[in-house]
Amino acid sequence: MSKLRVSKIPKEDDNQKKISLYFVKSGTKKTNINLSSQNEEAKHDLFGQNTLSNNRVFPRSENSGENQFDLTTENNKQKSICLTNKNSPSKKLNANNKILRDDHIQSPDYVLPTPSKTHLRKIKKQGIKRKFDFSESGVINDNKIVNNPKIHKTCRSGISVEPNNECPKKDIVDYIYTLDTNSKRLNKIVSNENIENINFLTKKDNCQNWADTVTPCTNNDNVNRFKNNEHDIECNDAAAIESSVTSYNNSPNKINVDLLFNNSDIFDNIIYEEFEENQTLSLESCTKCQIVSVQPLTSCGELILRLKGTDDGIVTCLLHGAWATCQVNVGDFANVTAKPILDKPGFWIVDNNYGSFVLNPDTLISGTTLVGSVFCMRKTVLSDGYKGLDSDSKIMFIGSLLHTLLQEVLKIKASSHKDIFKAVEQMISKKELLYSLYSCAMTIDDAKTELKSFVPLIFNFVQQYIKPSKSLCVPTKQKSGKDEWIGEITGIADIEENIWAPKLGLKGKIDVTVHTKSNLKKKIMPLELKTGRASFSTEHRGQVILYTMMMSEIGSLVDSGLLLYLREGIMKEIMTGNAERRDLMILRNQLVQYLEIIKQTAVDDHGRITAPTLPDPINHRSACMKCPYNTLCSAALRINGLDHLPESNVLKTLALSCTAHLKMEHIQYVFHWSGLLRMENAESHKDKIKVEDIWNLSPQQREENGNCLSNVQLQKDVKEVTNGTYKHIFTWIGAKNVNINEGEYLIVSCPERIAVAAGTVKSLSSNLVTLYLERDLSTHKSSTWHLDRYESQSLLSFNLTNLASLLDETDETRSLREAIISLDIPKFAPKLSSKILKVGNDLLSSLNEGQKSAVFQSVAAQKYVLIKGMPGTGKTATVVALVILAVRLGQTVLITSHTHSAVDNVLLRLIGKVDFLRLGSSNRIHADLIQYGEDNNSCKTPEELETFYNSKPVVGVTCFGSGHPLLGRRKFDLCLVDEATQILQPTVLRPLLSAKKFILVGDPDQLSPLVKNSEAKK
DNA sequence: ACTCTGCCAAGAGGA
Repeated sequence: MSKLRVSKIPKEDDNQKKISLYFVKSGTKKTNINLSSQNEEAKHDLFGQNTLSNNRVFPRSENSGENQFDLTTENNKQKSICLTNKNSPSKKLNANNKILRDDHIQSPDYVLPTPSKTHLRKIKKQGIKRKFDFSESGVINDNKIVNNPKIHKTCRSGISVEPNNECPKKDIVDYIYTLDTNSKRLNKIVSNENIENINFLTKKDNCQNWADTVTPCTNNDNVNRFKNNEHDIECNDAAAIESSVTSYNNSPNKINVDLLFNNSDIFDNIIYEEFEENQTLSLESCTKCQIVSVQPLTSCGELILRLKGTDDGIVTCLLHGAWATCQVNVGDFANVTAKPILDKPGFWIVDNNYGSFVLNPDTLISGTTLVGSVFCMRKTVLSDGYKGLDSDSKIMFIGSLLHTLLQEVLKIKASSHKDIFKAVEQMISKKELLYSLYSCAMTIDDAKTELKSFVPLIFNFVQQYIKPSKSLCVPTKQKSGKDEWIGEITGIADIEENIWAPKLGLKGKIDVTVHTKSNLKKKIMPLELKTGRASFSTEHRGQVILYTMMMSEIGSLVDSGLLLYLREGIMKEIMTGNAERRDLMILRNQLVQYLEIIKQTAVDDHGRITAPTLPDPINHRSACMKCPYNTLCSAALRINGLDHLPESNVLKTLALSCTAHLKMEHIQYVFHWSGLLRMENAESHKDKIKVEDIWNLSPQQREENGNCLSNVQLQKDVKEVTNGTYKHIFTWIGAKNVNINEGEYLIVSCPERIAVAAGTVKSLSSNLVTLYLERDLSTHKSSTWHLDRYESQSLLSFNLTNLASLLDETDETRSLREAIISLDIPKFAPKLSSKILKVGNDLLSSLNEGQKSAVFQSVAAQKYVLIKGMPGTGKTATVVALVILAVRLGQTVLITSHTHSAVDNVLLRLIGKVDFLRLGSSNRIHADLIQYGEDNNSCKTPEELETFYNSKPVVGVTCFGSGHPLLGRRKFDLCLVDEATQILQPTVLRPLLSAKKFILVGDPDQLSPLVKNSEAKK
């Protein structure tokens, strides 16, 4: 993480009466900032710490107070203590301030706004770029800084750091402000582009801890001003700054929590009122609590929570500093670590420096998900539900190939060019690869070329870090080398290690876990590989930090991780400090709330389902234009929020152009169905297996619930059956009430650690279960294991994604929208070709009149037909005849249905009549059809696979199985949906999108889809 | 009133 500090540099020339405030990455060697590292007192005096995460933690809201999920409005008033609230604590404290140093260096109680993007653009036009390197340009001259464009883009703020950490060598100013006391204006000189909100940082001095020195605040007025593109902040505020600076000089710099407690009337009241609470509950170590009440402390924007532990003890906990921005609802659960407030038993505090507050920890957020929300939380929330809208891109596939390659090289300890090439060849020849290659339309040679270009880079990496033998080690990268990690990777502890950390509410997979040696210190740390440009972005750094946090949770303390950019051959050590952990956790807490909100479907007074509440959009033209979620995002915006967007936001116009092809009814359809699906999902979730049981209940309890095989033993011989799949056999003694079926997905845990691996049940007998896991557990120390059933919710996201893709702008989706949403009346060709009778005479003769007419209608239909039939009217016979006829007419047919058996039913009657392919896992499909499955091919190249796929005029697959890549690449003339009445509309969309025409066959009086939620049922 | 099925994941990269 970058080190960001805020400081004030006084002008040498007092006549100018200017004070510059700037953010700087720590550790500079230049005089001004040198104080920070050399003089402890001056350090405390000079620098505050910026917790920039705040600008995202609560998106500003214009309609103040109306949005219940936006705490900023509520808290802003409490927080703009420096400038707007004359009775603010900071002012009180300033009254007693004193001068710490007798030179110009003063610690002002100041505000620091962050600039808008528009403003940044202006600045850029003026020729000042956003990043400056003090170690190279080194000079601040009259508030001008020599630009150093060489510096790579770094630290897109968002995460701050603990100053006590080891400093990175470069010092990069993020933004600088000048307070011109004459003109009473706060002039921005240079700024970081990321922040849209304005943070006020109040510096409180003489605190014991760095993190306590700064409380970030936001202020709506100024936010609005920035939105209006005002170049500088008007300073009635400046007067306040000035006065606070002055008063600061005459006051003792004492502000800490104790003082707050003693000085705040409001808090006093609360203290007395609650003093008799149960004090047995200790928050000293991470404790799961339920929130009983939430009370904002209005004078300084802190939150007072009453927490109930599992043993019913109730305590009071103060969320101080950056934590106070967390949105907390009564009834929420949280994992709290806090420090006791001295002399006040039963009172605890979580502040910037100590403690942690993990909201709804049972929702595990993956590392990448969390880190993705740094850039755009709206997209993260959308993609959590509507998964896979951005899948199968070539670049991403190459990226994951490269990951596998490096992991393989490390695993087999390849160190020569030759060995690495061999690893490439081996990887390429794996059959599993064919399917992925096919799905993104690449050839083996394409992949090989991409991989081979990385071979020298991997070689260099291995030489430099794994085998640093002196003779071979060529210091090729002297220039960029100064920031790079110097050390040696002495061993590989694990690859693709899976971690669930319920205490932190996080999960993730670590690329490589490495043993390292650096400066004679041995460490274990995560290594995160990136194959793109070496951005050292907040996201990437954050990811590494999250992994260190998770690793610390499951084992030995890990305080740093490695971030490797293979393409540019740079690897740096990313240090983890309290502030990063805190800011990431605050971000997680916010994300978790949004994810919780979107799960619940709101119904308005008229019984209509309302659009989901999403985080505010960002304002970034190029990113939003390229975003795979922009149509969905814009569609949601059109229903809710477009009017509230500031004029300067690109989405104001982009949202309209992204959705220009859509009618309002289309958008409403999508969100209406989304709401229904979520409703239904919430309902059915009640009797589903809860993942959190794995960490909340004991193995015995889980076993009693029938969802776990506890204390089973792993047999020694673990075999790799296919690439990356390992066959494990677990046994147990005595009878177990096993509730597990073949093909089910199980989570494998050991007593020390949950979710070590996962995989499907291959076979099962009375005291033995065979699992195909994605990793080899034979090297693991543990002797007993717990196997837990797991129900994924990919069903919901499958449906949601289908809905979302309906909004795309393609011919297929347009036609589908017209048919399904606008309910266009089906059109038929006026005349049928006589060819039909010629080729289909034998078929038709076996049908009765009704069936015949159904077939004719179907052939004549241009877009779609619905065939209804009571049981016994021969629907299947009609369908079969229709399929054969279509094939004879040279058409391709996709046959789909809700269940495997329904699909098989049709296909069984086609055996010997037409050639077909049955997609789906072989243990689910009918035994007689297995030979028509796709495993039954001998393709060696993706081209062959494509030819194989395309050679089949008929393909059968269930609706949920239609995520298969074939459906993405092939386009059928006809899609036949049997037993269509069983299927929910969103589910059937996917197969329909792969066909020009569709025919729904069903019995409307038959079973309708099972809907549990009574509300959604209608 | 009747019914009971599908799904592996976290991350691959890019502003």
